[in-house]
Amino acid sequence: MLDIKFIRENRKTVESAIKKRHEDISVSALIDIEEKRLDLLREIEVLRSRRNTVSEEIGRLKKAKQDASGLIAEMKSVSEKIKSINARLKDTDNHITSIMLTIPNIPHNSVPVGKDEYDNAEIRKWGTPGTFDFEPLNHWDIAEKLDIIDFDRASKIAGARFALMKGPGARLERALMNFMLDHNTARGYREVSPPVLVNRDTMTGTGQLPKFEADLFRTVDPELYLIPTAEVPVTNIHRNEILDEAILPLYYTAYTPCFRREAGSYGKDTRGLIRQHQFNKVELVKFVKPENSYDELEKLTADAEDILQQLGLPYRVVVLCTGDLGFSAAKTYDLEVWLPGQQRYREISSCSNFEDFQARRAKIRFRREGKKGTEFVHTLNGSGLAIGRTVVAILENYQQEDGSVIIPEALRHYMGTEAIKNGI
RNA sequence: GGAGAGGUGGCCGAGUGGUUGAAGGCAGCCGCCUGCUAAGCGGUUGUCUCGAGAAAUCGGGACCCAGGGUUCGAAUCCCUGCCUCUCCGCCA
Repeated sequence: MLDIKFIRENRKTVESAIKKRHEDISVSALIDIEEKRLDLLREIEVLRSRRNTVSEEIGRLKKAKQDASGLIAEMKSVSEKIKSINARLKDTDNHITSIMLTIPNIPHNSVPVGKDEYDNAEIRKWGTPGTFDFEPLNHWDIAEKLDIIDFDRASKIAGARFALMKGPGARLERALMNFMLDHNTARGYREVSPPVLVNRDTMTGTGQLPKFEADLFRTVDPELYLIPTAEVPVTNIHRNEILDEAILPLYYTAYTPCFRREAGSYGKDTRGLIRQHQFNKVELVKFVKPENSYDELEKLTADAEDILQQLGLPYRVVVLCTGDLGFSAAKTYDLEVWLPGQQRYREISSCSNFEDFQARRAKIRFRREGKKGTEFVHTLNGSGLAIGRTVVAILENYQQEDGSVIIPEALRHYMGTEAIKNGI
């Protein structure tokens, strides 16, 4: 959420930001409603002030056994007036909030202006896509031959876009999860294991609601949401808190399963592990002081990149353009890993600075030493990494002509083996 | 799932419907005092918001889990929800 004061004072900036994102929201209409709200607020506060003084006076009179019926009658009408203005004020408030919650974050200056993913800009590349003496297979073909992923049975159990990991496939996910968590904790992130079902306030805090309800799985009784990423519960750890300056920056890492409806992506990546309703992910989350957040974004991205480097997986870093940028983000780097089976780079991590957008929604503040008042922290997060897609990348990049898959050096200790051969 | 208890400031804890933003204590901060430390004494310490001001600050409003209601007036009474705790049942 943006600051309504900021919107009033920087109407042009906000309007152009909305335009760059190809959204259509009337800022002037919002400002008009805000003016109306302030009028009502001033009006009601005068009346409340009057009520407070007179009610006190009534108390004094009653204590002295004197007549207060005149004042009581007057206050009766004042109270009614307050009640009716309050109702209008509440409506106006709700109206403003409902608009505010749908206004996206303002892209950072360094974010390229563009329409869609084709306008994203490549920042750097690491590694070279390997060459094969044979036709490299898709990961689902590799997995089928090795009998380590069973999509047919998964769809019997749950439906399309689910996977059943078997034997070394299941082990590979577990190895990656441990490898990533160890990697991240060694870099100063505190490991947490949060709830994966969360309430509405939590989903609103990070920006999934109210706009993206259709992307989420929801339970009926009680009404809870399945998290689409650990960003949601982990960022909300500090919702409605005022943090001491001294504990910042705070780094967290969490492994969780993630759940996405994938509404609107029918026909996309229907085969394989790339796009699932349920997938595993290790996430990185930071709470930092505003002046450091862009340095922290570079560091967070580097932390995620290091995982790919240790796994020896070629990748590139792209900065998302304004049209592809997520609703809550001010700037995002995507890490895209090379997939020989598709002969292209595919997203495996997304690292974003939300500035104070989520912090304002979730009321996550901090107090500076020796200074009065509070400020919003800046929040960041990134995948470190999406485990399912890492499995895909390993299978495809490390596949051998005989159908086996070599396990990257860094993972062998966790995997307990150097290669996945048929069934073992 | 059944029965009961409770949710007050950074923490503990009081609070007959009428100077209660909230006693008291602890912790914190600022002074004073003490050779140092401890103790002691005095003062001070929440958040959000509207208005005035260049600012320090000043004035108003709101906030005692959340949302409604009763009342001239609610932390205090009523309703709903959420959460915590105890006992029974069930259960990984």
